[in-house]
Amino acid sequence: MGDQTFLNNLAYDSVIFGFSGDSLKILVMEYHNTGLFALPGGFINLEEDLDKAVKRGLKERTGLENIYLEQFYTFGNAKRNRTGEMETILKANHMEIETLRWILDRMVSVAYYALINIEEVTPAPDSLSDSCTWYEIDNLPPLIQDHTQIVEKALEVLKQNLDRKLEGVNLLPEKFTMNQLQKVYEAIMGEKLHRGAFQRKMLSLGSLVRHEKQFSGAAHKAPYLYSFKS
Amino acid sequence: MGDQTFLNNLAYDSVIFGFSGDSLKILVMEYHNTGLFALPGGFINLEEDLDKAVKRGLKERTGLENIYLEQFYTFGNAKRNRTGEMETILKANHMEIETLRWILDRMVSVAYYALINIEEVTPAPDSLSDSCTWYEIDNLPPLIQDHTQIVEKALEVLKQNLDRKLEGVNLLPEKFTMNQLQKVYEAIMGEKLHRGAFQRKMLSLGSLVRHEKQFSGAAHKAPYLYSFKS
DNA sequence: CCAAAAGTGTTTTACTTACACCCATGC
DNA sequence: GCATGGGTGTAAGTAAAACACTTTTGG
Repeated sequence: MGDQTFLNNLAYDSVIFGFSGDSLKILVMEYHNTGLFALPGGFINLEEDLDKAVKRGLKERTGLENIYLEQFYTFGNAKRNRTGEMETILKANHMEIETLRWILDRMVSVAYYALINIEEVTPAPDSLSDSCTWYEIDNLPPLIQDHTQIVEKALEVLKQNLDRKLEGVNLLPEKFTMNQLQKVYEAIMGEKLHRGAFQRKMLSLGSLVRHEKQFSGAAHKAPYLYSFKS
Repeated sequence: MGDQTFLNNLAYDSVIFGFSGDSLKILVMEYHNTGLFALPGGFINLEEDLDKAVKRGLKERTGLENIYLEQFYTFGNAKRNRTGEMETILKANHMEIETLRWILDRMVSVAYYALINIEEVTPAPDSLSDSCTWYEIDNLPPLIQDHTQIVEKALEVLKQNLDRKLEGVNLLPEKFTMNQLQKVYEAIMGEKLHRGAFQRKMLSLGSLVRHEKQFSGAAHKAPYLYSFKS
């Protein structure tokens, strides 16, 4: 490898969740002239903490710092990235395969999911990609390698973790209504929840602060705004 | 690296849980002439699935196949194995450091926990170690690097997963009494449980099969034996 | 018969779910 | 006033916890 600047055989992939218009979405990148879609990922510098590498990558793609991040699984099948797709991508971008041969090597990938407020983000593709776009979670394009499995696992773990620590609030602006929070939960869990029960359960956790009401201009009672008690 | 036979910068560590005498234990290795203790770990062959590598290592240390295994976290701090301890171990074993320099490189470690029936195991140390022994979970020797944190995280995840899939049964023989199962739960959760409630909860899951009674020779009613419905 | 531990029925409690009512707001 | 959605009180239903009674076994 010679003057390799990254750890060999190790990568990370990120499932970046956002929420808007009543549905859960993730960021997906499309590579130039290939019709191939993938999760945003990257590599770890030789002396860089794994967590730091992921944060660095997310900063580049979303512009955000201090993102809510959870590591959820490490994918290590020997052939998981031996699908020929990465070679296609390099060729389509006229990259010299010789100098980038290491990128075709076997990769073990540590997967993270991120929860962000979709309003604060302007997605930025990397040099190999011509777009980095939001896709609804149940309307994804086919993804390369094992990335579809990675998304499935991310969603599974997210569901399990939802209640602990009120993770859902990270998908919303700092102040939000109870209804918005409920919509987030419904999008993630994939089922309708009972309004009264939901409100009581959230408030009983004692982690929400109530603020002044929000006058929406709509023809009904104005809802309270809440924020998450850190 | 030249003719390296393992993936660079990547390792695994395993927290192998066993249960006997009312307490939860894990396997800890002690290195020759150093007084240094560590979790059993290993490396991944170039074309080997990550899961397979871990199973291979466990087979060597316990003699068992088809072990219950869960991957729970990947530890990737840049300096996590830069503590000088591994160098001490190599020196004490009169290893030529030059040919094993790669073992001192930065290592990202994927951590797994295993649940096994302690009766079926005869622990086997590797060539650098002079013992591989059971230690009670709350009476561990100091461990090298970040291995203490790894154990803590393993226990934390194990607690969370206990109820799902009745993981606890993997620590017992194929047939066991309800009392034994309760003791396992108590050891893991670190608290006494109510006998009646425990029995009902376990049976209500519908995953246990009741067999003939076990006559222990003790001066009380004989308990039923149960096994786990696969 | 007694002590010890197992199995199970009953009661109590807490929690979740469902329903309903009232409130605020714009038309 | 009325339709719409928000907040909360009440009741029904369900699940967990505590308690206690009975059973079985060896001494």
